[in-house]
Amino acid sequence: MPDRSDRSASSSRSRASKDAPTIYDVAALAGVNPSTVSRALTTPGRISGKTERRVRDAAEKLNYQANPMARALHTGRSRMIGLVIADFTNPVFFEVVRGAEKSAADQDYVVVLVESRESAENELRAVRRLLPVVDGIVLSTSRLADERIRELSAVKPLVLVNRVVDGIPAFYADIDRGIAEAVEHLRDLGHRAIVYVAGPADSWMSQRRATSLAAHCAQAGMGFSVLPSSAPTLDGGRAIAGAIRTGGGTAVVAYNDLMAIGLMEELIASGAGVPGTVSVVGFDDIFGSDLTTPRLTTISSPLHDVSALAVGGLIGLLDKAEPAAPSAELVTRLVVRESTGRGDLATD
Amino acid sequence: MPDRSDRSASSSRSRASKDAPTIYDVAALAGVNPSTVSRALTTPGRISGKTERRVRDAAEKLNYQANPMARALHTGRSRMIGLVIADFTNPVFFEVVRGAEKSAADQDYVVVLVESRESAENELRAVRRLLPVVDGIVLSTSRLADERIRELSAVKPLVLVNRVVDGIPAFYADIDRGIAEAVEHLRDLGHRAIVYVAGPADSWMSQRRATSLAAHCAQAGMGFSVLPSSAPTLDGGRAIAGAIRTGGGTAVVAYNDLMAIGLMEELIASGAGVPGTVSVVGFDDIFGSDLTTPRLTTISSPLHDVSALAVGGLIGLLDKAEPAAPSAELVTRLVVRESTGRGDLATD
DNA sequence: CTGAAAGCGCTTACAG
DNA sequence: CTGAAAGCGCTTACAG
Repeated sequence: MPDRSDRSASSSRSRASKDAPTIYDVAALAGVNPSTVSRALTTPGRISGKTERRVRDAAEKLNYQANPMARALHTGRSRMIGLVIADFTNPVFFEVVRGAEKSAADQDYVVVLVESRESAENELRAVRRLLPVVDGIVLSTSRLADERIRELSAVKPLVLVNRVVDGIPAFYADIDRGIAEAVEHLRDLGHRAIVYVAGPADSWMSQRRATSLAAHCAQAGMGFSVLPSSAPTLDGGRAIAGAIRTGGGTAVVAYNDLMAIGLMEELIASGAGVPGTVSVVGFDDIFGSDLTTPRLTTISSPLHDVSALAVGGLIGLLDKAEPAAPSAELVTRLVVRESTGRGDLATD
Repeated sequence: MPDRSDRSASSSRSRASKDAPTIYDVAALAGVNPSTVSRALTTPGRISGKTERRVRDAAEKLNYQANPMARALHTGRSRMIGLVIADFTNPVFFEVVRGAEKSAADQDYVVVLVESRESAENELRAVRRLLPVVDGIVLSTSRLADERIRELSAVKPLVLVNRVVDGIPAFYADIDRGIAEAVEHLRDLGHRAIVYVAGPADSWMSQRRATSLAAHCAQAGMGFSVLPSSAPTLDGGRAIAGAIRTGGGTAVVAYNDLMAIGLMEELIASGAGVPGTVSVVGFDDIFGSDLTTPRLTTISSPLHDVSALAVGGLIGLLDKAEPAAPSAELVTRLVVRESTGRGDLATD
């Protein structure tokens, strides 16, 4: 056994903190071999109760904490996972982040959070920066091409939230339920057609919503059209108001709440009542969507649970190499508030 | 030199990813010693240009990336810093996070973000979880007791944002400028007194704002009083509306924008006009404070820069052991919008 | 059940 | 300028 007694003195590298106790210090105090300390602390039960107690006492006395870097070097696992979201300022991600943090903390993982600012290029850069340091990655509403995502998932385990790529574990709530309710709601109010204000062209979730909406409109005998937008933000919503007015649409479903809110604002500013002239439905039920005037009708998503499941799935992949379970029962629901109203009166 | 050729085959631990190339692989390909690879890649210039090129080529060919854990084990530095904020959903933190990320990324650090949810207990737990893995900590608007913060800063370098503790580097914008402008603005509108709706009792920043406000009111010959609140949130703001009305205040400054917005909402709902009956001023100019009805008058803070400076200061402490520079020139400013109006008409 | 040794992938004095 | 060796703090076969 190397002589460790002068460790701190001989350490010439600048340690910002006072040298933390190591497993050797604990071993010395407990009068056992370092390997016994390691075993006592990591695989209790494989060691005699007496020894284990002695080691634990010593560790506690020294306030010992295993050095995660050293552990990681050996095990190849850092117990950190990367979470990539599109935009910090979009409240839709609050629950994604919280669900992930909760699930990770429960299993003693740390999550490293980064945002892509809705850019595939930023996203790729962020993932590359994270990759060496984390055990796995959660991509939420990724803007990356399928192929790129597959490449990344070859490097480290990776799971998807609100995105589907063949062969990659994906987690998302079933949107059909909420969309069916929204279409029914709008039809019952007398609307004859729905216009969908799309999200980013490379957004799988936006496509998915369009497809589902189209199908439900067809089934309900309603017209359906799609309007592309400039950005999935308040401004993107505002910018589309003109097109809605000239198009004469009476009911619009926006890709997300932020767009819906921006759209309402601009519609009202330009003299079109909401829901008097046009009804607006959002997506996600973000923090604050019940504070607008009028309060926003929207399709809510259990993002907290979706995200927690995704992290759980990823950790399962990591720890037990068990296949990630699908996000089974999670569904979206329509939350009716004040931004939707009669469509048969509005048209004339 | 140990035989590394069978490394991947002999590795029985489960590596989620295909074994990444190591410095030994690069050394073999370049025909040099591993230590030379290390030097070529980390301290260019100390090696002959020819050798360096050979090593770089080999590294590139193998797509080699240094294992940060191994590096960290030796250097004692993970190049990660922890950032603790109070609440993800409070837009005031967007800029804190972005400023920190930017500054960290520029210097090749990764930031690990956690929230305390406005609880000192959570905050302490979060910091403890982070401590072993990061090189230093940034505490934003910390709820921790001074003493606790000092304890933590003894373990790893730590800097503060929007909080001051003796002996710890602190970063914040000068609030006097913005407060002076707000007081002047309100006085010019004919108000005779200001009531301050305080933030959390253990918030240094809330105290600081109260003190400054009191001083400026005194100087302007205006009355001043403080109303404690239940929480620095929309709900906390709503809850205080009753007290404002019964107290007959005509001008209130809230600890933050969220409270100001909640307060406005409740005031209006209860029939008191804003700014007709009471004028409301917020703090921070958060994302969305110009979307309320009426649009919020508020004291803006250059949080992005404050936070970037804080991270820069922390990294300076880490890398160059240089003292963290103070957040010199950063000041707050009043942003006048629609939530403030005549006070001399309102009172009667 | 526990000790002694080897090894995880780097970096850094120490020689030459 | 570069090689050979030791060491960072753990964990895990391998013996006994």
